[in-house]
Amino acid sequence: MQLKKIDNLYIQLKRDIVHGALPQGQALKQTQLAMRYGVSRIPIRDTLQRLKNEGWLVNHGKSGVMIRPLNANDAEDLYLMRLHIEPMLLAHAIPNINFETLGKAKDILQQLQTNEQRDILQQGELNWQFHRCLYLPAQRPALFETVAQLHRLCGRYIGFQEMKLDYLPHSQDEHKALLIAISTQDSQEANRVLNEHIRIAGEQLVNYLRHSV
Amino acid sequence: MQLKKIDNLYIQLKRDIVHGALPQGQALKQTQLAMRYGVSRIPIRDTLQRLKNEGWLVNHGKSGVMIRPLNANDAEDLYLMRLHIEPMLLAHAIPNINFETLGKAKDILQQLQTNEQRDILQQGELNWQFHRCLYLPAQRPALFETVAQLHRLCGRYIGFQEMKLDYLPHSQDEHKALLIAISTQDSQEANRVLNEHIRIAGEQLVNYLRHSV
DNA sequence: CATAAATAATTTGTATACAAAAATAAAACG
DNA sequence: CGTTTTATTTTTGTATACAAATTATTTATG
Repeated sequence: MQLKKIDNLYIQLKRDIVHGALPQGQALKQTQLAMRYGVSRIPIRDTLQRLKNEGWLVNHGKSGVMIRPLNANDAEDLYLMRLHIEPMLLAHAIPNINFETLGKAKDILQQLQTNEQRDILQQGELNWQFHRCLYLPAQRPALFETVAQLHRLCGRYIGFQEMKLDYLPHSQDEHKALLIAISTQDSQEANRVLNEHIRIAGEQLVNYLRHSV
Repeated sequence: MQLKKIDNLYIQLKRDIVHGALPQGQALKQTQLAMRYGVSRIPIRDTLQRLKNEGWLVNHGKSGVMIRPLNANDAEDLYLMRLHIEPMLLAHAIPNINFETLGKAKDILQQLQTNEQRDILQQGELNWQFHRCLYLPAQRPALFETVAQLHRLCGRYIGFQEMKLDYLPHSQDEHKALLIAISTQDSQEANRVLNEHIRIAGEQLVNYLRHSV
């Protein structure tokens, strides 16, 4: 068994949040969710706590949680932090990236390329897998975990990132450029590309949120 | 009721971790903890998950958790990230800091000053309250929450920060300098002081961890 | 004797039931 | 009427009991 039951619950809940299948701005009822997903309240509570800790839910009243409202400021901050932290992590990683890692990254890139009609959440997951695979060799658990958390938070905005602006091809180009820079051990160029990659994605998202939400 | 029951459990557990009262390097047993704190396993599980999400615990085996081992690399990364992120947050905050906020900060400073014999964890908590009080006016939830998380993680090292090097007076001087810079709306100076404050604390901690653990 | 397979023990995960707390509705009072 | 108090309902928090999974131990096998 690769994926535990509770992980499925977690994924389903996230999916339903992204798809807008759950009420916004009001407290989520444990009993209601328990019925919806066919489990008891205990695993629901576990999952809610997890999603709260990951920033997808926020407190509502004294002891309830609700779906975190999206806003441009938060998005801006998330990308600003990524801009400051991820290059550090990549810099640590580059000297340790071998051909296996590069190959793995290429495989993920290909999956992103070919399966464009995939579920939006899975697309986001693949994108993270790509970055994650390049960051892991850094062997900096604390840095890595914070970056992972920032990606999880950004994942909340995944529905917007791709929706209008045909962002994916552009993003893919940057991914490729990044791999080339890394494979030639050109730290400076890799850093530049990653910076642009994050900056552009952030700008586009924030811009969209400011003007239309 | 200001503090919920589960928060007490959380505090107690953290305290016992800092004080070395719980076994390191092996899985913590839910039943054992439940007996120790006189509750059932349910709230224990909640607290363990919370502490895991906050980085104080890590996975052990397939479904257990253990106390996260301390190491210099992690500490270095934590302070490195604080160094990059906190100044941004403070910069946002400064224009919004009024006399009430300054007064509150001074009160906390005083508490830190007078009660030097306080419990080490409470000392750490006061230190965070000081920073927190200056960061809140920024009204940047995403930035703030990440900074809060980094402080929580740093809190794991609190037992070391003060133990040997008589760090507290130095830290207090920097706190005062920071308040002065803020009250004169000197953003640049505030930024400089905060930078030093974090850098020095980080360097001393990392240095200590590298040489003696 | 080392390794693998099977079994037994422990430990975690989840359902149900009940207690505590919070949110809502109703009643009292100005 | 609007506001505060009290009562009712709903919802969450926790204990207990049991199922599922993991870990430890034993037994079998080369």
